[in-house]
Amino acid sequence: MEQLVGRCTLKDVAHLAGVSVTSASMALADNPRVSATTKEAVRVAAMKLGYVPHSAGRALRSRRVSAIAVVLPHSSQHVFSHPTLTALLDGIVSVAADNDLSTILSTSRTEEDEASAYRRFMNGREADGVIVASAAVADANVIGLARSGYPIVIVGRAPHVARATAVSLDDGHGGQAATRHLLEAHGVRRIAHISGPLGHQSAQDKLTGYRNALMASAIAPEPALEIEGDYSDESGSRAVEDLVRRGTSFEAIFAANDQMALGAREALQAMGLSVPGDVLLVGYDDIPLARYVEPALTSVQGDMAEVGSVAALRLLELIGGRLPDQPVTLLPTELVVRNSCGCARHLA
Amino acid sequence: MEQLVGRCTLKDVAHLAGVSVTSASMALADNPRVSATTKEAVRVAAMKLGYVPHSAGRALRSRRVSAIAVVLPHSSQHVFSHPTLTALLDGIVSVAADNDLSTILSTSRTEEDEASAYRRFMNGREADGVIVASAAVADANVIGLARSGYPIVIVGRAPHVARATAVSLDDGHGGQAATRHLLEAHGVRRIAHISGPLGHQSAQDKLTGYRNALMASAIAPEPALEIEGDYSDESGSRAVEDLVRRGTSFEAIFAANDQMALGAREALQAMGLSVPGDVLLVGYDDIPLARYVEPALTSVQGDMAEVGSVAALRLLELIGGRLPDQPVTLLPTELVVRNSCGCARHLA
DNA sequence: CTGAAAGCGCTTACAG
DNA sequence: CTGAAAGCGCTTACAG
Repeated sequence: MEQLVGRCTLKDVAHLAGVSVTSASMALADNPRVSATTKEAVRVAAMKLGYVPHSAGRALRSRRVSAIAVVLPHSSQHVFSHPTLTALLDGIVSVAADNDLSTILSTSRTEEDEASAYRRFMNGREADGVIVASAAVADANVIGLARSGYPIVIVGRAPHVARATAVSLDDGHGGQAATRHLLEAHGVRRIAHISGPLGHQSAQDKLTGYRNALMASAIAPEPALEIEGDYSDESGSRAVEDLVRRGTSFEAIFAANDQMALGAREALQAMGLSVPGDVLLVGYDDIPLARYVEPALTSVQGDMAEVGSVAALRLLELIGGRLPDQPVTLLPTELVVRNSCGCARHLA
Repeated sequence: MEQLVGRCTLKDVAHLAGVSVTSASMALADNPRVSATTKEAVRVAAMKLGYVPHSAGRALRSRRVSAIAVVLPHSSQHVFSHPTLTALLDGIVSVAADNDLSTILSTSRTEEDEASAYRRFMNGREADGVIVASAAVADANVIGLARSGYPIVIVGRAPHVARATAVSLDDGHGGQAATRHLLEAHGVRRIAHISGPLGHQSAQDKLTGYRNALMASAIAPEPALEIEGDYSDESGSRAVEDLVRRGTSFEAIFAANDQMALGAREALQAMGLSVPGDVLLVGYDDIPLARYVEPALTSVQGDMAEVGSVAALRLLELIGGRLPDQPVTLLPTELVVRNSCGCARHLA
């Protein structure tokens, strides 16, 4: 079987199969109007020539480019820790590939860059739809896009965008589980929360979960115990320093991601406070690092690859003109208990 | 300034500007034959209508899609640890964006999947060129692609592919520096090396660097001290267990990536051996985890984002029909000294 | 069941 | 300096 590589168009295939270009096209599309004999002849010819349809030719006529775009956070430092991001991409790309779609990656440094990327995807028809993994709560680009009718799926909850299709971990539940564990398994009452940037819904949701858990234990949330970070380890350290400087007492910390938890731990150690001896600590994301540090970090885990897969599937529905019957999907999170929350003390 | 969004073609722009489609096209391309007045009129019209050229229309005629593809390792578990991978992508995507190119992401589970992805990119003209970050030494796909004349840049050294353009960290140098540090700063002589899968050039290069450093100190490399791993932490653990079971004595370990180094450390600790008390340890990649573990891991660091940028720039040259005057680029690595190699003992 | 023709939106020779 | 025409490779009404 010779595999001729190089330029070869549908015309060549049709010629070799002895049929018209129309029939060749329809045969390859498995159109029922074409006879089985013709289909077979065309398939053989295409195989012989190593025919691959020219994507631009197809796209121009059929108004479908067979590509989806993924827009990632501006800096890719915040919002997603890197392992989370690669897992998400993994999920998206594998579903896309299974459906013969290309995945276009876009990261923008500024909001204007992002706006121009969106225009290329949508108005320039570079992608049939877009998955946005960078949405701040009030991102004008995203809101405009959603309004235009262009297929878009948001990774993260997006209650502010009307009728948006969104896929997210259930961060409200995750935040609540982390806090409840500290309350119930370890009996502490003064739990500080280092939140993510509150312009992001995920940060809001974890904070709400934290507060709900406190209130379920009849503890009033206390503003002095809530500090806003930016998901960086430095901001975790700063949060601890602030708490101590202001004289706010606390027995435990729940941080909205593992990086800030590790930053907090460093600051505590620098002050001579041990984890979990003096302060209990729980993080979020369950990055690989979590199980390697000493003490191993208790954290909230979720399947980001699954988030990516589901987001891609929803986008396919939208592109196909179907409105997902479940516009918002929340995937479960699970608390992974290790030593930093104090559980080892009980076991030992 | 009204921003009409939605369908709008060059014809609309030309009509609004009161010129022909030809002039409109050439005006937007800043072609010198067009008068300044016309250019201005067309630009204003395009702005008013929010015109974005239709990518397929342009691609079909100009035989350029303005997109590059990135092919990542099959599993994305091995070969690259995740932080390395995201840094690489970051470098590629930012250069691509600066040059108005889209980046298409492709990860394949099998070699056949990968072959079909290559055919789509090349024969289906989905991308103007490809960056391959998954190349095993004898990858038939890559060799075929390179031969076809299709623009391709390999991330990693590729001495087996004739006239290949390649960008890589200087892993030979990195392996040598790691080993030399153990020899010279710590005076050990029996250093084990846990290599990466030797089907990969990077693994070969680190091994060669290791051997060269030994020989420079008049120590003959010893096969019993060289164990092949697969870049996973389990394989690092297994390597240590093998060494001990076979009764091979060693004072230090140089692992070809940090994950294997951490796996090795776990196995050592399980045997009651301490790092760096009983065995010195050096890793490779300098993943974020390295500075957090206890003892902090000495490792070899390189700028993978820079590797990505340079790879993208080289690909642009190839796409433009220019042969890079420097087909192979090796970027420097640097040893980051922390505690696992024993340096803290000296300082303390 | 099949084929000739039109046309997706653009760029690029070809005339003026 | 400008415009009418051709054509990139494909799919999809339109005839038969």
